[in-house]
Amino acid sequence: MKKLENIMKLLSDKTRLRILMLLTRRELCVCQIMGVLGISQPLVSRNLKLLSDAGFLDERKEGKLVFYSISRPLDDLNARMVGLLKETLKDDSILADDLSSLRECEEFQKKTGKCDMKTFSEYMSKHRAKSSRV
Amino acid sequence: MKKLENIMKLLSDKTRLRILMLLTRRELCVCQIMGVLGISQPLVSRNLKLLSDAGFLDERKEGKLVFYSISRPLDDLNARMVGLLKETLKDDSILADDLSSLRECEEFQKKTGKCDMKTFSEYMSKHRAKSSRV
DNA sequence: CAAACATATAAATATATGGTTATATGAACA
DNA sequence: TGTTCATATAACCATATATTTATATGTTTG
Repeated sequence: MKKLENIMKLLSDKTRLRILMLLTRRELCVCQIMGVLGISQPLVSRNLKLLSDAGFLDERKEGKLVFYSISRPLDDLNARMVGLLKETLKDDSILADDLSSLRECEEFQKKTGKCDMKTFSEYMSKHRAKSSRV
Repeated sequence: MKKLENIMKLLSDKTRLRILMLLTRRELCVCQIMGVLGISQPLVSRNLKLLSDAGFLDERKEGKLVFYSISRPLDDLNARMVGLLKETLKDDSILADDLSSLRECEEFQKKTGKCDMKTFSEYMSKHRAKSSRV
């Protein structure tokens, strides 16, 4: 019972939902997530830790960067939850904007080859999809 | 997105989960729920209202009593959530105790014909299954 | 080794939430 | 009509949580 309560609480937060849904597309490092979602680095790290502690995420270090991805395999309950969330949010406008920001981010990286917090955040703050800025 | 957040938050509370799961068995009035779960009347009422506002419950008045039941039909998302919760909690010990308390409650009613807060609460406080008292 | 950078953690604050106690509403019934 | 009882709401308090700002850790590279 307590476990279920905790999972529901974990997934009742907008920031964590956005991060989790973003990661269902592909693995991302912290600086990419903060750039795409337009939120502070400590906030990203903290929520990644919470999701990770609950068994939703794996991490992989590559130099200074830490890449997070959805755990594979997810345990049964977590997998169901992710499925439900994905299905429920498939037409969500915030998520659509996040994904379009993600595409923008990928373009930028491809062109510049860069993946650093400062230039990335600055670039994305100008090019991020509208409703994500709320 | 906001709607999903709210549902997850709603269902991240032990009291509400217990009430909701109890009501999947049969409709119950407020005094029965407080007797079975061993929690205060205002707490029951408040959480019933929250569940009701989120579209999970229907209510029906019968004299002084108000009976609550799972809405039929539930909307798509809510139905999925209830299904997931039921499945996830099918072996939960707290829920098992609640159900055994519910049976006890039914016995008591059948014998006495009574359904009033005072005698019911008193009786149940002695006969309630162990772990529900935590 | 030191400077720069990515990420993590700590401290602090503001807000939200669960539960209790007290009170209001509204129906039954004397 | 006034009392009793079931339920609802309000006021209150204690705790938990999201986010920000400041700081620590640890890796790369000069």
